[in-house]
Amino acid sequence: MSAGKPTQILAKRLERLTGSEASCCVPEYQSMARDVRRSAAFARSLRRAKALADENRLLAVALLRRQGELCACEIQAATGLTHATVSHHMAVLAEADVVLSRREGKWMYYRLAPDAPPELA
Amino acid sequence: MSAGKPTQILAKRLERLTGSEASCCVPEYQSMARDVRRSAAFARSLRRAKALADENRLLAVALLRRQGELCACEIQAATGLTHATVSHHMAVLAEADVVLSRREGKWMYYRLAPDAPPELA
DNA sequence: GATTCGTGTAGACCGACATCTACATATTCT
DNA sequence: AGAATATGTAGATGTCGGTCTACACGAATC
Repeated sequence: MSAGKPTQILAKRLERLTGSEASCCVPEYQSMARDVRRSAAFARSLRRAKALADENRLLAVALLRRQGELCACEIQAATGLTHATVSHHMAVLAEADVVLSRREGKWMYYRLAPDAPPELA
Repeated sequence: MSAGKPTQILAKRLERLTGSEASCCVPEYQSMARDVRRSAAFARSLRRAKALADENRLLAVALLRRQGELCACEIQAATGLTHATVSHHMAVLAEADVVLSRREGKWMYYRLAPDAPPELA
């Protein structure tokens, strides 16, 4: 087949890919990447994704979505982890604004933040 | 203040927390957790969250959302990584159904999947 | 066909993080 | 006050994964 349209795209690429090394060029992409990395929205999204990227934390979020509110000991029973690990995980989720915490005497209650990620979990 | 409503909640909790050890009880939570862990939706969400939980991968997604489509060498230029690392990252994103890939001669083009996570990136 | 270029794959290295065992703190009950 | 319970904190350890170098493969060019 004739290389009709593709060549136009390739030619455009090759204009910018002047050198032999791929990383030598396209400074516009580097500046765009820098801007994205610096933005607050990017940092927030990254923190959220990291918070949800653990099986036990995602499980806690899923249970909270079903039950509405759970205390730390219930999450511990559900996950089968030690209380120390649960405390650590919930702190990560709270830091990422995924869950909110409420203290009531000895008990610590957790619930989903109002703007928690809609995507299942 | 009198402990009016809180005590009701606490009593309910204590009914289930029969033993001294926290992990000895509440089998209902354990079975619920087991069901969640086994569900396909949970596995899918976990894979997606893990795919987005890396700074460079999230950056690639953000750039794709702005530019529409990028070739591997452009992503390499933007991130400053080696081509091997870029290839690895894009494979992870594709495996999680976050991006789609298209081959055109030597070039590999990536774009966001139609049902990519709406949350920024 | 030989060479160059863009990309994928394999294996190794190393830093980040999930997890645990103590210990510490706060709260409730006797 | 003292004991028991629920949770947080600190430090140590083991594993996962991000990154690199080196090699392999397909495509385009001479």
